[in-house]
Amino acid sequence: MWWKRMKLGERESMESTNRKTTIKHIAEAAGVHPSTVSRALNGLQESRIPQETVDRIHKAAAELQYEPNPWAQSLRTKRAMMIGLAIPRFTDYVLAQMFESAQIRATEFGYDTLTAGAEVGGKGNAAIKGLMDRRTDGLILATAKIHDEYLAEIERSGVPFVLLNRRSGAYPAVTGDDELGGYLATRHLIEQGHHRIGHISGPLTVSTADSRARGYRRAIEEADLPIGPELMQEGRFDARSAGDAAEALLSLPERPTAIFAVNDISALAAMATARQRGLAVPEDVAVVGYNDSEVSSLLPIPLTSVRVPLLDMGSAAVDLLLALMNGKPVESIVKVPELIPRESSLFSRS
Amino acid sequence: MWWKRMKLGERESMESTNRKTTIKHIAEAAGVHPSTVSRALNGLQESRIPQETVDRIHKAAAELQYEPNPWAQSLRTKRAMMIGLAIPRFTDYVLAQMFESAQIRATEFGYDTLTAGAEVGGKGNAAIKGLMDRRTDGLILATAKIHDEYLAEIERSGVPFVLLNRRSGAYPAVTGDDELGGYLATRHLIEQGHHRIGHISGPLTVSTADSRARGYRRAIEEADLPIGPELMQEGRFDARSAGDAAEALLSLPERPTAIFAVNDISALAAMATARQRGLAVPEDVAVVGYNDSEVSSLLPIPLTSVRVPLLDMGSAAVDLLLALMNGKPVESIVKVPELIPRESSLFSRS
DNA sequence: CCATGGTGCACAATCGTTTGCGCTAATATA
DNA sequence: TATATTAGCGCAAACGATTGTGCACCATGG
Repeated sequence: MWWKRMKLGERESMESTNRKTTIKHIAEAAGVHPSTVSRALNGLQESRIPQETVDRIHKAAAELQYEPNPWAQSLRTKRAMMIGLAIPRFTDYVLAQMFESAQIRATEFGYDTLTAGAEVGGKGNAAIKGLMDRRTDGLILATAKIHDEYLAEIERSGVPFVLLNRRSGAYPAVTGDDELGGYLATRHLIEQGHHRIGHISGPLTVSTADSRARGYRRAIEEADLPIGPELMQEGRFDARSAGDAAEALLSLPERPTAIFAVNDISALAAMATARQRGLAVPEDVAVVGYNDSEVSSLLPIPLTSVRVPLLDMGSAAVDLLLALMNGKPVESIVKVPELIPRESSLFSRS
Repeated sequence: MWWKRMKLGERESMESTNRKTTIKHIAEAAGVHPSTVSRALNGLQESRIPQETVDRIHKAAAELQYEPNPWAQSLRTKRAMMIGLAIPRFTDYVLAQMFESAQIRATEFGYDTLTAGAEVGGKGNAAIKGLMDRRTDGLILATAKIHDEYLAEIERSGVPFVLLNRRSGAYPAVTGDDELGGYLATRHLIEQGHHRIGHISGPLTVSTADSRARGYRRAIEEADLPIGPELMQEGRFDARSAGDAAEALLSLPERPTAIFAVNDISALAAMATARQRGLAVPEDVAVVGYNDSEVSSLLPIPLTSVRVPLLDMGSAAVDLLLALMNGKPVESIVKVPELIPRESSLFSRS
């Protein structure tokens, strides 16, 4: 019942006999100098240590169950072997997906991932500040609301960073082609024969939302279809605001027959609103979402959605960051989205 | 265009004039010894330093933009101010929720969160090993598939840990009362007048799935209703297997009129399967899920589900761990679930 | 026999903090 | 006046690893 008895300090003292083995213990066991142990363990081919000695050292290390002390290593080498990931929320499907793949990728390269998130009340800077205080080797910033001035400040501090799912100036970034995604979604609805197509957007100050809206406009204008502020309702990526937006769209005198929503949650809300008003999907109103989240295909009426290669984006961000840290030249990466047609929009009017 | 030019090494050398300020610089600027700076900055009330000196030191620290070096601090104090969180997946709603709240809570106490996850191919041990190598101050283990022997090994290593959403032996754990949850869900269906109630379970080797199934049995037996292996189909928490399970249930000669699914995804799959077979929800078959995930309430037919206080669980795990690290006596925590009735099960047969 | 040159390793400094110990000077007590 | 006490702070040793420098030692070649 150790967890009922011991304080940190006590545990330490108890283990005073049982301490973690250090490089010095190995040196003693193998009859060499600590520095030799370090070189042998790190496989330095500079100072050629005879195989026999190397083996002896490895054996001693294994026997003593040596685990290098990362603090000492970092202090000396000035490398933490950690990258920081700033993410507003983890419960968001899109972000979680990118986070997970980034984490996996980082692990492949021996880097651990320190997360800072939950930018409660727009305190994203505090989160990033925290990561920098930890002296991570690099930063992946997926938070939408960083002031550009703050990015400049990070740049000045010399910590390599990349933006994820967000773009700003010429800073290296990994994003999806949201404009294209918006275009594809809208184009699809047009091809199904719709003439009045509404859009539930996200906050237009957020670049992803803005781009999708621009794609929507382009498709509409290209097809010479009606467009106007009443057909573009601004939401906040969440169900409640999207529900209101859908309400507004569906109660227009000239009701749209199709809705393109900025994300799947908003699309879901639109479908629910439609149902409440006695409108059938897709017969009365077709719906297209964005992100192709897990549930989209599982719904009783499966949701047409734009699939963004979120996993690719996460790992690409890590690759970009690592390149940056190695001083290689880097270019921002744009991932191409793809429309996944499903029942919610498959009712041809032509 | 720094990101096109500089390697890590070069950056360093460039900053050789511009180095991070250390405690020593402050000492020089304030005209005191480094040790005094340390004491002043850490607010040691032991050795009383006059306010005037403290102020001077703080001023110098601020001017030089001092940031303590966490590696040196950890090396010296043997505390990392980090806790490790082992989690199989981040894209899972339940886990993400717990993770996020844990992260927030940890931050409140000045701890950062190191994550290890993605136990690809059951390599959960590798993830945990990684966290231990990083020498985090404590561990929160939310991975389902740790062998108990490995837990014993962690215990032996002396690193404090708590289990999250999982129980094993007498180790401190934070869990939801899954048995009760399963009971509540089934009881609700019974009260709606159902007599033949099927269950789509998770893998019964996983404690949460097993507990929910036990709750189901208890409710059924208590009401003297039919029960049997054909009414309990085992899935794997995912849509595909749950779809198969639903298929099996709904094609029984004596078709159940209600289904309790082990999680919302499974419930969704069941609803979709029902719809494909031309069965209406809830008129022909009522469905209850588990976890009350975000989408549940947004569905065109909102899903009745068992709400588990996931956020509470995440932060409770941190609280438990911190208590443990401080040597306080701790007790495992069980959170009580609550049924949220919605349209998918609200069609009374009585 | 000495210069030359390579091995194989030890030495010691260093990274930036924290902290036990003890010194100095000022003040209080006898 | 002599001694005890205390405040204020400096000294130096850690913590555990990495790494530049250099010194023996041995072999080789002239």
